Amino acid sequence: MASDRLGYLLKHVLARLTAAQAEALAPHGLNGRDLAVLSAVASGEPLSQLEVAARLRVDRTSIGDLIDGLEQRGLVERRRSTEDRRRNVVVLTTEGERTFESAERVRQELEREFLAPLRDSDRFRADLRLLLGE
Amino acid sequence: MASDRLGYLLKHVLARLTAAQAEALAPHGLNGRDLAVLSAVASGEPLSQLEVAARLRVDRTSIGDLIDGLEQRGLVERRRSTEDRRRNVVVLTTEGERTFESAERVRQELEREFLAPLRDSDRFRADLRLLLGE
DNA sequence: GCTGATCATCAGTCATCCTGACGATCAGTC
DNA sequence: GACTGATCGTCAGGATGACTGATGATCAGC
Repeated sequence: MASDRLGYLLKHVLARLTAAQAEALAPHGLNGRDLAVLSAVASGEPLSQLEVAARLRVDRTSIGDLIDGLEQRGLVERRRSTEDRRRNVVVLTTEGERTFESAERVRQELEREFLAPLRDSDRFRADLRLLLGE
Repeated sequence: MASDRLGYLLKHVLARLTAAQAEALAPHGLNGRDLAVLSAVASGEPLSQLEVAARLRVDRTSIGDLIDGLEQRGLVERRRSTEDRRRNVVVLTTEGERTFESAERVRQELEREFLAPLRDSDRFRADLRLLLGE
């Protein structure tokens, strides 16, 4: 029922997911955005703030606030890059690594459950990626 | 590339759609939300503000502002219900009807184009509805 | 007529996103 | 070596959307 408008559907599916994620990640003191930042920082070589922002397609000013929060909770550290002293290299603390790994498992399980009503959840994901032009 | 997080994908697909809709509907002086309200009002029997809000799953206070905007542009009218004088019945003006019908065609064409990269866009829509539990 | 519920509205909060400006720093050029 | 333009991180501020709580008007049931 309700509406078959694409915007309506996407918006409320996203809202559902966001709420479910917030609840599932609350014990870790994170939300979905925080976890996304941790994930970007955790994956491989050290990144500057701008690089993190680019990976997550987040605004350059927003990423600063996000990292602020994570730094205050002791999950990441900013380090001035020695090669280019304009850049803040963001790295996980050991506490951040632990939190990330456990929260990441929660996220994966939650997404699996969230997509459970679908016959082919991989295809759904692939569709979303197609719509992003990736 | 980028991220395969569900939240990321949904959020940015929605952002793309919202931007495309805003651009396509700009000549009509509407955005996607306005059009959704017009659509709810246009479909059948007269609705109170709360009923419109419920259909669109929009907050009760937000719908008031939305209708304010549409009323100022002369697209809808509030009428105090005669049966229940607490309720504001919202109806389209003739101008509103014209705008709605033409904007609605734009939206449908835009959604068709937007989903064109997919092999089976109906299935994608159905998936979204499934995830909303409808 | 009284009580509790409902509708619309208002004020205010909160989170997200974005713009524009700034100082610090870098790279390239003369 | 000094100058120019670009880049990185930061800050202040604005715009938007979502929500809470309170209020007045109105209704329904007793």
